[in-house]
Amino acid sequence: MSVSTQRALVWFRRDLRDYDHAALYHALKSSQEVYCAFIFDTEILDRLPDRADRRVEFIWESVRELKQALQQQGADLIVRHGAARTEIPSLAKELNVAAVYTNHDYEPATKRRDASVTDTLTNAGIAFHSFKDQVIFERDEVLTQTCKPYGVFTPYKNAWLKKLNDFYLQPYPVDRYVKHLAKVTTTALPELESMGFVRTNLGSMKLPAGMSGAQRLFEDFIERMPMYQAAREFPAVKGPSYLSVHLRFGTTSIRHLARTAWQMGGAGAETWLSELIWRDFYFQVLHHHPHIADGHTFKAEFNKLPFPNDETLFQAWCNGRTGYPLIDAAMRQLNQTGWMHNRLRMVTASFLVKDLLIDWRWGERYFADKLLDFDFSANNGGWQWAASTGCDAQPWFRIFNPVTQSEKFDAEGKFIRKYIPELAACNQKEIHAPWLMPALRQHELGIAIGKDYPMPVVDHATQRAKTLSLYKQASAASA
DNA sequence: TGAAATGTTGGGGCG
DNA sequence: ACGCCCCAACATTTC
Repeated sequence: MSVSTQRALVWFRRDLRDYDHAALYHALKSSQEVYCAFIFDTEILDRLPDRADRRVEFIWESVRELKQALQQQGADLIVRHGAARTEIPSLAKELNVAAVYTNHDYEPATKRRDASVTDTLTNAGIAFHSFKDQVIFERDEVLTQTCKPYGVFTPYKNAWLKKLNDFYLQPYPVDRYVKHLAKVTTTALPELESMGFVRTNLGSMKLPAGMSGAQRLFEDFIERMPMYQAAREFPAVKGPSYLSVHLRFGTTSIRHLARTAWQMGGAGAETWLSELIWRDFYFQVLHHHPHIADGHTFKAEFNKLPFPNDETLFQAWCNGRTGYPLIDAAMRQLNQTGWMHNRLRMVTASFLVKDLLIDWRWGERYFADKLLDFDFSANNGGWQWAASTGCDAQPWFRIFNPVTQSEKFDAEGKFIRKYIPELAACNQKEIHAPWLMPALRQHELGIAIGKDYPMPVVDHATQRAKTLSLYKQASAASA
């Protein structure tokens, strides 16, 4: 096929934007006619537990915006509902393209799917090109001096920053070759309902979707960037960027975000950049240790800790009814909004594992189901960090005190009151451990602990001792 | 990207 | 004045 007639297909996945896009850029640059496609993959969607899924809705809205953006340029986004494994090869054949372009995905299950698609395409004489897009550095790009992958964050971060230069932050100039977009109109976007999903009722907590949503959030965050370091620890404060879900679905560009922070400088921007580096770090950990995707701990000695795994306690944690206000407020935030403040992810994870003595994998799964910004690498990394089973994890004897954390990070109880209205009348001393209120005081406030709000389901000091002995045994057995 | 237990120090009350 | 106790405040170690 001659260059002048060469056609290509860009397969969008977690990169739902039309600018600074590696695969789109490379396809446009080396082909004359570029088609764009997104597949609502039934191999993923059919396994989702709930037909009202915020992530599917977020993706759907973002896909709709991407389709509109391409239409404004005279092109279109082909959207299908089916198994991507077969849809992409058949679409490639229908369109008679010479190559399919996409961006790397680092999750083992997705890599297997992509390998299968590659095989099918190769057999049909169609090339498959994949690019780094969702991270700054991937796989083997940041290694120690002895060419080994880093297992500890701080030295990784130092090496990452040392390697960073303008080249890695450059946007892909999609505009330059935009005339190579295929001028077509395709079928309408399938409705959510036709794919078996129903709209969720996100109400006022709804995060704006799509490229425009990401842009609005980032513009707002840039103003707050200087305060990020101080503000990010407190769940009642508007400190975070709220961009995690947009990074997850690529409705913003990591290069754009990192470049802005890098150029801005200052303590706030540096701290935030560090969070972006954590993201690269965990992608890289998964690449070098794919066995963690099979439920294995990074540290082998803790792979089979004998957790009692009490189902009732697990339900109390899931439903925000443990009797520890900060834990419950955090879990209710997750359940109601699909997002949880990062500090609270650490605190609730520590509580599940080290106060309730439940396998961290149960919590990992629950977060995977509930978090709008769920990403396997970061979620697994975070859980193994909290459970002390991961690389660069906290030491196993480090256990958060749910009351102390509450007093430190929600001193006024503002966040707790937002999600636990039944405790709203408590003063800021009482609200962190309301079961300590004398009966008379409870009566005065009209709150009966144990009735209107649960008594603590466990005693922290007791559970802490149990956890220490559990880990101590496993630790000693391996020594 | 802790918390709890234990150790040390120093000021004040008191006999 | 002095020793003693108490305990807060801080430091260290232990988990």
